[in-house]
Parts: sequence; C-alpha cells; structure tokens
Amino acid sequence: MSRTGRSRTEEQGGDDATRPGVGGSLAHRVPELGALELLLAVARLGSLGGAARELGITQPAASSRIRSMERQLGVALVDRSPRGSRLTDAGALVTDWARRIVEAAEAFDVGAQALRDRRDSRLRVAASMTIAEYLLPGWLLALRAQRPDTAVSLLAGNSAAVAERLLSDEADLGFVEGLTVPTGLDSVVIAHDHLIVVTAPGHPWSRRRRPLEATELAATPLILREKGSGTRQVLDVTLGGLARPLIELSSTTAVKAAAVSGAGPAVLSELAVGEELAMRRLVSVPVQDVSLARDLRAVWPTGHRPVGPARELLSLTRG
Amino acid sequence: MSRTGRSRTEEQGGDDATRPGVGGSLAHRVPELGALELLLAVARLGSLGGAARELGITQPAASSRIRSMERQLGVALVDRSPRGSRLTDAGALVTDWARRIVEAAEAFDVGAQALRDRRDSRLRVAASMTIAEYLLPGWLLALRAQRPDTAVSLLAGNSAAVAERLLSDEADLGFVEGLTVPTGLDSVVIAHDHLIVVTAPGHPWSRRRRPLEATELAATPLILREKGSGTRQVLDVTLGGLARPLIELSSTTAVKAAAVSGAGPAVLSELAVGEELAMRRLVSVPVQDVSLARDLRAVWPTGHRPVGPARELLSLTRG
DNA sequence: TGAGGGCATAAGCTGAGGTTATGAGCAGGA
DNA sequence: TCCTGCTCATAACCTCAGCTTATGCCCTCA
Repeated sequence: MSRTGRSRTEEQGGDDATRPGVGGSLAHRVPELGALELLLAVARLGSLGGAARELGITQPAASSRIRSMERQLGVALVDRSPRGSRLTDAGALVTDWARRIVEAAEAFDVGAQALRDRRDSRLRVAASMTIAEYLLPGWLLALRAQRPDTAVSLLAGNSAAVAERLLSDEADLGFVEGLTVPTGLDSVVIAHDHLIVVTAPGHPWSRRRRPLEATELAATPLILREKGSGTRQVLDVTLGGLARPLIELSSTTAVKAAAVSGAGPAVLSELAVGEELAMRRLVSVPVQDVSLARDLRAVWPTGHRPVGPARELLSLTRG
Repeated sequence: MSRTGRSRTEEQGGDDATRPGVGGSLAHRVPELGALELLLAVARLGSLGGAARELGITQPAASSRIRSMERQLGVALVDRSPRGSRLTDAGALVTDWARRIVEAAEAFDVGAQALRDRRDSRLRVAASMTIAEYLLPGWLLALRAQRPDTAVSLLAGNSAAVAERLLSDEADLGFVEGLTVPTGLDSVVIAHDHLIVVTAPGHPWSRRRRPLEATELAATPLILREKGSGTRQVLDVTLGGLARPLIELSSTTAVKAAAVSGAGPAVLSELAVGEELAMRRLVSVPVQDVSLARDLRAVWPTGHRPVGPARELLSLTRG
C-alpha cells in the first residue's frame, strides 16, 4: 500500500549462489546505517538526547528514528524513562548485531576513502588484492586511530603492479603475497597465510575424519583461481604442478560462490573464508602432509626503508 | 551548505572507546544498504537493468543510484557499455567490502526476525547471550538456506533462564555455555570456546614473547565480567577463585570497549573478540599452564530428543 | 518550588530515490 | 542493409523518510 511497484518482478531471477535470502530486499527489513549508528550511541550514552547531540541531530529526530526502527523490527529496543533510556534485553542483542554492521561499514569507509584520495595523500600504499580486501581496512582503521589526519591512497594489483608502483616512486609501501619477492624490493614477512581446502557443508569431504592426503587432493578436480594467480601458484608448486581444475575462475569471490553453491571443493586463502567458515556456509577439510602456507610481506624499494607514515603503518601490520 | 546543523555539536563527547572515527557520521560517507545490495547485484549479473529487475526497481532508478554512489565515493565503480556493465578494479574492491556489510546485515536480519516472531514460530530457541550474539545468526542463516519457511523465535538469557524455558515447554532447543549442565536437561557438546587474555596493542603484554603464567594472571588486576557470569565463573574456577578485578562490567561489549581503550588486560571469549583481533584493535596474549576452555552445549529436556526443525538446527551446529 | 534534564508530539520543509516516457549506442539475424 | 532487441542515460514528476523548530509533560534534585 505504501511502497508501489515492488510486487511485479519480485521473484524471477535466482540462478546464482550468492543470492540473498528469499523475500523483499534486506534494505527494507534492516534499518539504515544512520539508524544503527544512532542506536549504538543511545546504548553507549544512555540517553536519546545525548545520542542526538553526538550525531549532530536534534532530540526529536533521534526519538522518532529510534521509534520507527522499533516499528520496523517489531521489537522494543529501549526503555525510555524521564531520566534516561536504557536498552531492553532484545535491544542489547540487536545493538550487538548492529555493531557488526557498523564495523563493516567503518572498514568500507576507510577503504573507500583510500581509493579516492589519490593526489594529496601523505601515504601511498600498493597492495595485492587479497591483502587489500581482507587486511588493509583493518590496518587503516588502526592507523587512523593513531594518526587521524594521515590521508592514505590505495592501489590494488598483482605483485608485478605493486613492484612497478614502488620502483617508479608512485607508492611508499607495498604488500604482496606471492612465493617470491619481486626484484629490486626489500621485504619483511608480516604474517603467514594458509591455503585451506573447503567444501559446502553437504559435500562428502566435509564429514571426513581422516585428513586428505596430497595425492587425493591432486587427483580430485577442484574449483581454482586461474593459472598465474598467487593462490594457484602456491597450490601448483606444492602439488608439483598437478592441481586439476574442475573450473577456473578469475576472482576469489567467484571461487567462494561456486564452493558455497556445492559445485565442488575449492582451495582458498583462510583470510578469504573466515566469515564463511564462521557462518557454516563452508567447511574446512583437514589436509595431511602438504603445507599450503605462504608469507604475506611488506615490500619497499631496496635500501629505502619506510619512514614516516609508511613506517607507522608497517609497525601496525606486525603482531 | 546542503546539510544544516551538523557542525555545532560535532566534537564534544569523546570519553568512550567505542566511538566511531573522527569526522561526520558514517552514514554520510557509506552508501545505504539498498545501494550496496544493488552494487552486489550488478556485480553478479553484469547489468544495471538486470540488477534493477532482481531488486524490483526500474532500470533508471538503478542507474541513478549507482551513479550517485559513485559520486559519493568519488570513484568509478562500473564500466557501462551498450552491452552490459562490468566492475572497474576499484569497483571490485569496493564490492568486496560492501559484501561484508551486507553479510552482517543478513545476520542482523535473521536475528531480528527471530526476536520478533514469538507466536507462530515452528522452532523456539533459547540461548545464552554469547551464543545468541555470535553464533546463532550464522546458524539461522544456514537453516534458512535449507528450510526457508521455518519461522524461528529466539529468547536470550542466562543458563537458568534457558533451562526454565525448556522445562516449561516454552522453547524447543536451548544453547548454554556454562561449566555445568542445568538439571533436568540432556545435552551435547557442539563446540569448544576458549577464554583468551587480550590487551590493547600498546600494552606491555602485547609484546610479550614468553607466555603468561597462571600466577601472573592471578596477580594482575583485570577487566572482567561481573561475578556470576559464565565467563567470570570459568576464570575464577581455573585460577582457584583468585581473579582480581580492575573493574567489573556487566556486558561483554563493555569489557571489550574498556580493553580496546587501553584500560588494561581483559579476559574474554575468543568468539567475542574475533573481529577485534582481525582489526588489530586488540591483541591476544598467550597464556601458559591454564586451559581456559569451556564447552558450548545444545540442551533439551531430559528424554525429549529434538525432532523436526530443532533437530535440523542442532545438526547445523556441529562441524 | 522552581530549574533542568529527559522524552513526546505537532507542523512544516527538503531531498533521496522512486516512477513513466523517451532517446541513443551497439549487436545480430532477416 | 536495416530492423529488433538488448544495453544505458536523461528528463520531469511524485512521494515519503527524516530533518527542523516549537512546545508540553514528567521526573529529580537543590
């Protein structure tokens, strides 16, 4: 009655694994980011008006927005009283879930800002896709906490592109994940990444007790990244060039989607599948004998040790 | 010039650890959920019009929304052509970050729906806070993937409350995390949780190489949950009732916030701090000798093995 | 008993995002 | 060669969520 034009083409697609749950789109059932932020502020400050002040809106606006969120969710979130507001039990739970969304949004924000800043940035970073995707936002958030006014720019590409940027002085610090360090660069290992074998929960391998052996892995067609990618490279070397592709896909995301949909077992960085494992969309299959490890490295032009903001960021990446 | 009334009270609070980054609120820099969903659909389908159809909006609406998102972020996200649209490199990165937000929103959605559904639900779950917060949304998503039409209701509380619900037949399946199983209930261990010691990255302990010993831990004032909470209980038992509180707080969230702000070391479930560790807001401190493990259990009234949807959910929780 | 903080309600404005209608670029078959 | 059909873009219009200001009630505390 209020929303027009939504029913017509509602359920007609549906041939893909990454599709959201059935029914109307999420955005109609999940409050907007602004509302979630407001809820977090209310939880923290114990007052609608206080939260409103912090976000730079008026108290009635906050009041109304919280109320409409409660209506939308069908749950009372805060107990109002003449001397403040406290979360209800359900509200506390909702707030914790909301915090996850907001944290993901913060990572998005800091990443997106780095993609944009280009010119006037004091710190120019070049990173491989996997690192840019999964680790860099966290580092940038930490950096922002320490040095709020450091403008960062980010360029994502493969190892060769990272090396090129560094050597042509278009970047101050790089991150790569290959097995080898491009020539002309010094490096330090900042973390270790493991490739793991994953399947959808239904797959026979997901119920294995005995670890897979290398020969089994080599004998089974797998969902893989294309030849030449860092991930594929490690696997090929480890298995002696024997990895058999079931399909080859050109992005980590596509591989994940195929694996989740049950197309077969896939080999992926544990960085890439942390979320999926926690959510049980994928299951990790133990592997014997072969160590599918690779180093993540920070790199810079030989001799030019990072200084200033680059040095600061580097120190954040090691734990 | 467009937004009024934002500058006045902008920076005046600021005594809390959970505060978002400096500057205007996130919601003004991060696209709304609807826009992110649209972007994911475009990435998946390779067409603005196709994505529009899937979301039940018109093609011009999708076109305009993507464009305004590009303006907001200051980055070109998709390459339009007369025969479809593909993500740019930056767009691929942004899309991956966006996916995290949307996934968090899906977890929020399924959780919030469970909080609401109360009456007509076919599966009534009672769970401890930690489990409800961190694990249940994932399980419910998985359940929805298998049985899309199972309406679930959720009640969160401590072990005693879970037991009470089950015994009075107000819940079909429960989840608890204490050291003991409430009387009158059968149980099965579904996972193991470890308490870990964490500090802010600056803290001396964050640079320790030698693991902490139990005596050190017992001798140091810690940020803790209140006496009686499941977490505190485990710690007190493990250390022989010796844990010294620096402060006692009544929610996991508050403890995390205090630890992140550098107030001191805290002891928390690894479930609760996964995100913080990944983001480097907290650092885990290795501990020697003491095993701070506890079991997570599914519970049900003695003799009444779960059947139907409850059985289905139970089977999803074991890996 | 007033002063002050907290929340709610009412009435009005603005803009983001939706709609329909239309046009232009490119591919592939008659 | 020229339609037909897919793509995306532009224009003009409409609606509603969410903001504002102005006001009132409730409670506590000095």
